[in-house]
Amino acid sequence: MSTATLIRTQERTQERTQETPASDLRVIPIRQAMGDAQVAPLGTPCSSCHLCDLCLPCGMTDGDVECLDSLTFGRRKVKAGQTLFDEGDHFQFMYAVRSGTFKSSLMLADGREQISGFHMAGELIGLDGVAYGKHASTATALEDTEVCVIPYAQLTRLATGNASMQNMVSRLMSREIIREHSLMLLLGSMNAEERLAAFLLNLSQRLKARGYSASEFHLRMTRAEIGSYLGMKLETVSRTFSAFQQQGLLEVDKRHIRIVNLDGLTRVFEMHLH
Amino acid sequence: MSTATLIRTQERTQERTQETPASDLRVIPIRQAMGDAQVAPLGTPCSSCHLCDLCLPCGMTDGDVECLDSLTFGRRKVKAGQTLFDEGDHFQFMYAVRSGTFKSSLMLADGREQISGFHMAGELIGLDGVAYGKHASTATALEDTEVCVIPYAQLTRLATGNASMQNMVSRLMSREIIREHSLMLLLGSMNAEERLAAFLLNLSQRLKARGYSASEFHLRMTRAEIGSYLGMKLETVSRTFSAFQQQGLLEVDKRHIRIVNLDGLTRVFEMHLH
DNA sequence: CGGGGAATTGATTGAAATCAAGATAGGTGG
DNA sequence: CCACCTATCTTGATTTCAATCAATTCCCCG
Repeated sequence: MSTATLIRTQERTQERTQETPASDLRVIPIRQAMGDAQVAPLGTPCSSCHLCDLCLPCGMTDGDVECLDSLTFGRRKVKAGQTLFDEGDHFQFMYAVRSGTFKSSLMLADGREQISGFHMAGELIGLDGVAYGKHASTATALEDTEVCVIPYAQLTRLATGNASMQNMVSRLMSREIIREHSLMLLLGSMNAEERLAAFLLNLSQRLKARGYSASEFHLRMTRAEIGSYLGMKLETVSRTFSAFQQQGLLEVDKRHIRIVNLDGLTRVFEMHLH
Repeated sequence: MSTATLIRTQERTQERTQETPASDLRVIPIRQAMGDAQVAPLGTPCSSCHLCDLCLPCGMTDGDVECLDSLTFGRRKVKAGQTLFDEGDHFQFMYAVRSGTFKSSLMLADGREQISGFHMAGELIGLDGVAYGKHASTATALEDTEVCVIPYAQLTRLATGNASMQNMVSRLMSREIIREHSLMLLLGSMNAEERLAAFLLNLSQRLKARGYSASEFHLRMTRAEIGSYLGMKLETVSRTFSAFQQQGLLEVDKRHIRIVNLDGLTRVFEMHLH
């Protein structure tokens, strides 16, 4: 995203037909990627997917889930380091993570990267493309991954005339807004320890919801990526991990994390009321 | 928003029926507020509103705008310092700013406030309430204001069976996501001068789109509020204003701002490639 | 076995926060 | 109408937290 885009963004939300400058675009038709051998044409229906409760169907009635089953989702595997879509790509699909982890990121003209989220199984990505028909961020696989490919137009067609389905996407996006609120709060008003504690507690709870241990897990991202997400440098991330270990809150061995004192970690918020 | 909510937010997006803890809620039925004398029951239809091109109907066909006219929007005046809605309030309405300026803010348990946006005529607020049926932020008037009160349920009903209307709210929300992306980029990877420059350039463009001068304007918010929005302290905001003035980029007299060197201000981004 | 990315740790610097003191202006009440 | 009061803003002095620069160490992978 160029600096021009940055300062213009709020404005663009109110303009009728502003086109993104051509220089911002790297339109790589996803249909092309879809043609690859890596795409399985038919997937498991949502109703029989083990991620059902965490994913798109979350909060839907059984009838609506059946309705959702009428869509034929493709599958796509993305290898570690590869992108699922790039900033500026034509928006056509939403994606539900089936396995593995993604990061979404924005790029400043000078190369500075801001990671805006990490996404694990059952989470949906690509919703920021709805506004202008182009993806506003880049999604990169942190490990080998597989996603469900959800054609947005089909989803919209399905929702026409179905009031309960209709608001599903709206609710999903509203949740994304709220998620970003939290990150803004973190970036705008927390110190390094609070940021890392918030990050770890959030990760812990999401893993728990997926049936993994809440207290012991393996990070899929580098210190630099954590730092980018939390608005700090990789050395500071590393130092803060060490500090938590010395305080007896964590045991850290590279990317393997064990939360020793959950209450203590939670209390990091209340401790620093600066 | 409590710290618990903060770290749980991303999780909640995937849970089926988690209730916000009662302690987080301050449910003040808006219907009650609506009953006040300050609410005009019938307003101008969108099609004949001078904000038409900036507001809700932006990007809609004439037919859809007519369709929108079938809704009866109320009006509500909010005096400076009063809130339009509070975090935790039951979500029932979206609001379109008709005149004046609002801030939206989140609160940390210890009282730290993070302002997530400033909203002027034609901009829509309240979309973060769609996700959980409760407003996730507080909207406070910075001066005497007037808003259109848009019943969300009516809007949804209107959109049922109307494919082009249906995605309007989705697009609006996606835009909000993108807007927040920009702010995250700012908070996560810019220094004080870049932040203030981005803020002023953004304000300038939004004012220009509303027919006001892009180079000379009056700030509606305090230094502390600008600081909260940009993730810095009020003294730093003040010092950065002074620095820009010394650099010949701005003329600053309290809240009256004149942009002397627009290119220079834009170049603040490229100058500091640290 | 060697190369290279990733992580840790130390030393130093630097940008913004904090603490503190005035200046200015807008509003209120005597 | 004036004096006072409180908000807000500016500026200076100092501190502090995180960035930067730098040097190893540790694995992981070919």
